[in-house]
Amino acid sequence: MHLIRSMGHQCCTKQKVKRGLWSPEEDKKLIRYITTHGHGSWSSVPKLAGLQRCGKSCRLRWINYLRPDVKRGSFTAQEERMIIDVHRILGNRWAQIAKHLPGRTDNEIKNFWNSCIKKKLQAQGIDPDTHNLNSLKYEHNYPIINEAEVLSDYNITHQKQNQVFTLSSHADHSSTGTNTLISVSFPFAPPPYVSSSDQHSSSYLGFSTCNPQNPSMSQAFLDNETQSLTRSVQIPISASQPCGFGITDEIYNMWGCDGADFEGSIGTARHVEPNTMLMETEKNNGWSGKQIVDSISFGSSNFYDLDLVWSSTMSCGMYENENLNTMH
DNA sequence: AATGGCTCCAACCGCGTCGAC
DNA sequence: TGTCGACGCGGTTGGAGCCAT
Repeated sequence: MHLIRSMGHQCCTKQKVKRGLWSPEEDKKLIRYITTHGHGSWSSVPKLAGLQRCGKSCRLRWINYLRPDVKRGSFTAQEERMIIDVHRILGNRWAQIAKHLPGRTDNEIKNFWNSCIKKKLQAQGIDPDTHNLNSLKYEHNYPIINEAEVLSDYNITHQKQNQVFTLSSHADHSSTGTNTLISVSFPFAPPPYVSSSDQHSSSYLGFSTCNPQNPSMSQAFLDNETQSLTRSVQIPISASQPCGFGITDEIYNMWGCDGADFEGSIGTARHVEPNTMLMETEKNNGWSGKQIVDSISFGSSNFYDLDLVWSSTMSCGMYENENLNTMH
């Protein structure tokens, strides 16, 4: 039944290899060998395990099927939601997506996407590649806080890839010491697996300020009608206490941004160590400085969801003193 | 019961990346 | 610096199984 060919992968051109479905006997041989010796170099596994397969085939069989921690069975609704959310950000990077679903393989997720999720999204009028609605009504429903310039900027840029989010700041450099309102607005609802308390926490959205000790000044609003989320925080501007907001290093890396992208912003934050951020603010206007602040717990279950809330279709811009400075 | 179309998913293929030399 | 082999990833294929006719 199985074909035996003398051609195939580079790693097995010197031997006759079996292709096609694996028999239970072959599975047993591979399991026995790897559980005893580990896989080591995959190219040497077939010979040492007594299999007429190429190393590549052995690796694939182990990773996608025989590995003891592989999760079998149907995807749950939560897993499905997770896949959609991560795919919105990462696109067809199945291996990266699989890291968010313990026990699931990239191949399994890819198959599930192509056979099931893709069709569901299309049935809902959503382009599975871009996650945009096929109609343009989305553009008119944009729930940004205010200011025509920002809305205009958003409308121009929100379709661009590699943009992260929209920020607006009512910073007034001439009045240091007064409170500054920073808002982050997301034109979609938080994922269902983010608890309502997390939505209001200072760490949610990967958004940090230098004034986290005053959470009472921080608020989040979920507009049920537009399904948008706005998070606001008031922080003092002063020369002695740098103010700012930030996005995490992970987000920087994910979108290929660096600090230069945020020139003109009132501040940025970088993840420098686990659980810390380095806040960096402009070196002018009397409030420049750097400060290590407590931040988000990378890797914790709460923060695990962070990168899922960013949308690839949102713009990344802010303005100060009514002067629009975009960050892209 | 036979058959043809369709779906799903395990496995394959080609390519890019990385490290060793 | 260039070459080679191993590995990992994403796209694609092909066959088993299901369903309608």
